[in-house]
Amino acid sequence: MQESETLHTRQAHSDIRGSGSLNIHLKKSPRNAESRDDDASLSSGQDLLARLRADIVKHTFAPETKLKFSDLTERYGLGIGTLREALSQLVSEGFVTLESGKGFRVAPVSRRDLAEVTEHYIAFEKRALAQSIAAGDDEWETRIVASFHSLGIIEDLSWAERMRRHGDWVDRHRQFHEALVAACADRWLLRLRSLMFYQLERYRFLSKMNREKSPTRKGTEHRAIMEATVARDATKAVALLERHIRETSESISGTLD
Amino acid sequence: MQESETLHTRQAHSDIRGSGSLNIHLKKSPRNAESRDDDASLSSGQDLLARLRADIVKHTFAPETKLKFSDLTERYGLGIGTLREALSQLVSEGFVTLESGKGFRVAPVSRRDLAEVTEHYIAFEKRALAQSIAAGDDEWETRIVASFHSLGIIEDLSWAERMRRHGDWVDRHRQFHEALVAACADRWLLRLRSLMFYQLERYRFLSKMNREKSPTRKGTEHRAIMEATVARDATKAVALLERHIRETSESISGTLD
DNA sequence: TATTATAGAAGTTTCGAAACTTATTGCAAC
DNA sequence: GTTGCAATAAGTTTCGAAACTTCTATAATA
Repeated sequence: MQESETLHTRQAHSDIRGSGSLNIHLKKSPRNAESRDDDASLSSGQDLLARLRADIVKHTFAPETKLKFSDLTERYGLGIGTLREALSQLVSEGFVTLESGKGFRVAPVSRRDLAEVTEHYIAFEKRALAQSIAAGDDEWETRIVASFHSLGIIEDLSWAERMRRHGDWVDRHRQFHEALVAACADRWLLRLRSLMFYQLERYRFLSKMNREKSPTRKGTEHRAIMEATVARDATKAVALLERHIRETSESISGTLD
Repeated sequence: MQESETLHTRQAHSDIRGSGSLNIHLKKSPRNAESRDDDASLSSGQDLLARLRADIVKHTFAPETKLKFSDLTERYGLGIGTLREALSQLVSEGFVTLESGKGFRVAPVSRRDLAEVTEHYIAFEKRALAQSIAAGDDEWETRIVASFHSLGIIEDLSWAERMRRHGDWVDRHRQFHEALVAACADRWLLRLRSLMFYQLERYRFLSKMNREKSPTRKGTEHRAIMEATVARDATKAVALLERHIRETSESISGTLD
């Protein structure tokens, strides 16, 4: 039923929840020489947050679904308190609603909400990308190329295969967009961007379930954005990015209501 | 020690946390005929969230302070689970950090963080105000005038009195700014604005503790913003607002580091 | 039939104790 | 002295049971 579960928890390291910055790691092994930057063994509670969010994004729980503790404790094998803690954070992030005495529900979706999220996301990502292009170093550039390639591997597959590995596509798609803006120095901008990204991701899934989008167009768009970015052509990159996001959202919007 | 606590919970209706909207007050009497539209009883946990946030904003807990459960349970008279739940939400809002195994701390402050928060807040509030001016009705206008007056009552006091009632000033200042943007239809914009507003509020307190700001200048600025707004002069109102916020932040910035 | 009252079920909220992790202290060996 | 290690203390994290609230179904009443 669930797809690529193990990957997920590790990758949800973006920083939507983090406060300070990107240090969220956990220790476990006293010192492990290699250590990328954030290698983290998160307390089971932090894991849960990522898992729950992923399950909402993936529409494992449909919008407006009641989130009963009896179900959740069984599904995740964790206690009520731990679950409440994670759900509370998702309330702040806008994925879950809480009505006193009546418990938690998955937040509703609507065409209007999608429109708002889209516009905010575009504004954030454009600025973050422009700043990133201005500040990025070689390593930043390299990671963009790498994550683009990783994403391309899946996008070049046949339709059936692509559907089968959709969970992987989602992860790599997120990584690609994160790589683009990674050199932006504005912490809050990255945080807000991340917030909106996850919101949009839920809508992206919704569209995937209804119909399949324009086939290989996306791959081409991603390539164009990547190329303009590593060429440091901020104006072009930003324009391409905006069109990319807006068109995707508009096609999703048609499937709503 | 705490000032105007009862007011607080009622006024924290902005919508930083909530999904739904603006319902937050307390219940007690079984049914009270009046009932505006959304009268909702908040579970003690929701209260706690507002109280904790207020205490962080007010620097009752200084930045980087460790938030020990032994202290908190005593101070608020609530169980550990309930506290964790509220703290988790504050992590999402950026007021608190969580390091696995080492517990919660009040998020740090810095000149750079202030600069980021300020710019984002300005961008949000400007757009929200412009939209609000375009869409606001008579009732909206009236509430602005009312909340300006309420705020002015405190701003016109002597220095000593103003300091004594600073807690009230904070509440009314928030209400005034909320009234300005109340007619904006973009839910997410209001939410993001609210997020940044509370962040800035913490810095405002910090400045209050160090030195007293320019005396009556603020009152004049608020009046000018109010007048331009009710005159539906969006361009002017937005420009005044921007200057008002930026100057305040800049003066605070000087007291940091 | 429609309405209200009541009992029971279902579900949520809160709490504190048990398990676990991190920090501190004391003590010995070098 | 200081380094290493163990023992203890302090603190965090997790869990499930008890208290409480909301919902549902049934019965009583007009």
